[in-house]
Amino acid sequence: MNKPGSPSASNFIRQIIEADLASGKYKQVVTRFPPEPNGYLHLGHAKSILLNFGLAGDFGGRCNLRFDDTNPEKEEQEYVDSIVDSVRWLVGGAAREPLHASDYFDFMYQAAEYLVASGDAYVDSQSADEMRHRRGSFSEPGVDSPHRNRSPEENLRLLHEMRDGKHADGAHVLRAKIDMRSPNINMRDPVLYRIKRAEHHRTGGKWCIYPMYTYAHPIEDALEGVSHSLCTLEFEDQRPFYDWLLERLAHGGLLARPLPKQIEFARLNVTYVLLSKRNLIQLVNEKHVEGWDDPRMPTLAGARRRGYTPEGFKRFVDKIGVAKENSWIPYEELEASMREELNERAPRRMAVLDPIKLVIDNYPAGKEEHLQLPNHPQKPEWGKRDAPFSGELWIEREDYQEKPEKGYFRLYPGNEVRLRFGYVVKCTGMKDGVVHCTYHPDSRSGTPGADQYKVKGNIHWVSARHAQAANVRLYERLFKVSEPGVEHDFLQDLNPDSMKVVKARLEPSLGDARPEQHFQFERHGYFIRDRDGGFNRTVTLRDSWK
RNA sequence: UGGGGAGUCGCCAAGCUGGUUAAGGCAGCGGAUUUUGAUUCCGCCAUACGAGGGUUCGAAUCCUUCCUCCCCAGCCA
Repeated sequence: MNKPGSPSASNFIRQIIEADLASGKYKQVVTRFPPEPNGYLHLGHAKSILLNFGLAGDFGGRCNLRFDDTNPEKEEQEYVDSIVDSVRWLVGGAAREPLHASDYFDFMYQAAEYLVASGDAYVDSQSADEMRHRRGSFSEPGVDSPHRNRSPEENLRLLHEMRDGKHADGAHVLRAKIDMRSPNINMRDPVLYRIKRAEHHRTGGKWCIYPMYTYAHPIEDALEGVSHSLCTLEFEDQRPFYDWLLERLAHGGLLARPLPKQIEFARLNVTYVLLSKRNLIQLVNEKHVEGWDDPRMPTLAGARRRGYTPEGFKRFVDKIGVAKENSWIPYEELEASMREELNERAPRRMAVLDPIKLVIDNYPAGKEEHLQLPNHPQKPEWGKRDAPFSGELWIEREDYQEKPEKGYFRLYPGNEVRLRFGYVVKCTGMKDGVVHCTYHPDSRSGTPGADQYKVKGNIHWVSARHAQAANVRLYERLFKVSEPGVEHDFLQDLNPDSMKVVKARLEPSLGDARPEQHFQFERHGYFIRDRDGGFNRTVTLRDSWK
């Protein structure tokens, strides 16, 4: 509860909740994550999801995953399914059955009739253009619609006709009757319902009028017993209407108190990451990537295949905190969070990505040994695995230098280095593309006397005869753009070599790896086994020798 | 331009019911341990809180003027 810079630490939302609980305003904390199913969830959503579910969990409440499906033209079932997947992946058991705003359409319509009857709403028949003109501007107050004073009876009749499909799309809208001269433009009689003949992915053709977000959202929250409705900063101006609506409906007995409270916080911005839906769709449609879950995509589905973990995201979100300041978090911060988490959970394995052969000239021909290597040097309880060793090994090409540069302490003629967890070898040079060396038979790790050999270099290896080959994908950030927040010409900024596939040599024990299992391939970083059997790199190790 | 928000160390972010030397994290720097040049560990890292006035014994915290940035004029969410 006191981790610095985290939602668990002091933040303004938590303080509001604590105060509300203490004052008895709410007896239970209920939050919600309300995406519109019009696209895939991406990195930016992680903060909101984890915040909403996290807060609810911390206070013993619940968080609803609710689809804000009030605009059928943009929404699809495919997106619903994918969003459910991603949320479940991220929050696990905390995710219950998803809810849908469309399930409340009947209630919303009844509430609309109530507002018409009470004189708080009216049917306007101006064109969109006329409405815009009469709305005024930042400096000019708005002007009342000529239809603003229709009688409740006429409004009710018109509303019924709208619902019954007697009018063309755009012919009328239902508006709240508030104040056309309000300094807050959102209070200048906002539209509540519009006529829109569109097939809804859940209600089909039942409705030809659909509620606006502005009108629907507060009702959804109230109906679900939400206590704290967290949203991003751009909705701050909407809060007065949120309260206006709820207060009226509660007064009419349609909604129960306590009413939900809207609280705004700053959305997550990650530097150089492309999150524009339009551009992401372009990447997919133009086949620059395999699909929405391509590991290079900034979607949650992509992050998952990339090997990012829910726990890593939690760390990240905890680190960045919650406030109202527009901020840009360096992408490296996200990677660092993943690295921290993976460092603790990923077993170590050896792999050679860019192989070059190393022959131990004095190693008995045909001999082979089986070394027991720790799965994690700092966690002996994780046990050991078997690694075959022989006189012909694969080592990393960069682990040998004919003429060592300053500070290089791996293989070069005359130098000694330890084959990790194996023997100390002395390099004798390279012949025909093969590095040669001799070994000290009494230097094997773990044997008495092995300590007498003091070497600075320590390289990893894989027995050539036993190694398995597998595709290992090394990704760049395809979605990296030239400047934070700049998305135009984004294709030019993308790296065409964003994915490099190498035929790596892996130690045999990796053959048993299951999909989605994580490993650290020593200095190459952290990898996740992909569904096709290959491995995807998630993040590299922090390497300070470069 | 009217309204709504925000400005604390390179990046985040506590503190803002005024009172010892302005939390913490990330990054950075220095050092120790280390069979991953990783990890871990220790130390350093804002006389300064957008700027100027003012109130006060005392202000990042109160008042005031100003500056900068973000959001709002969809029958999108």
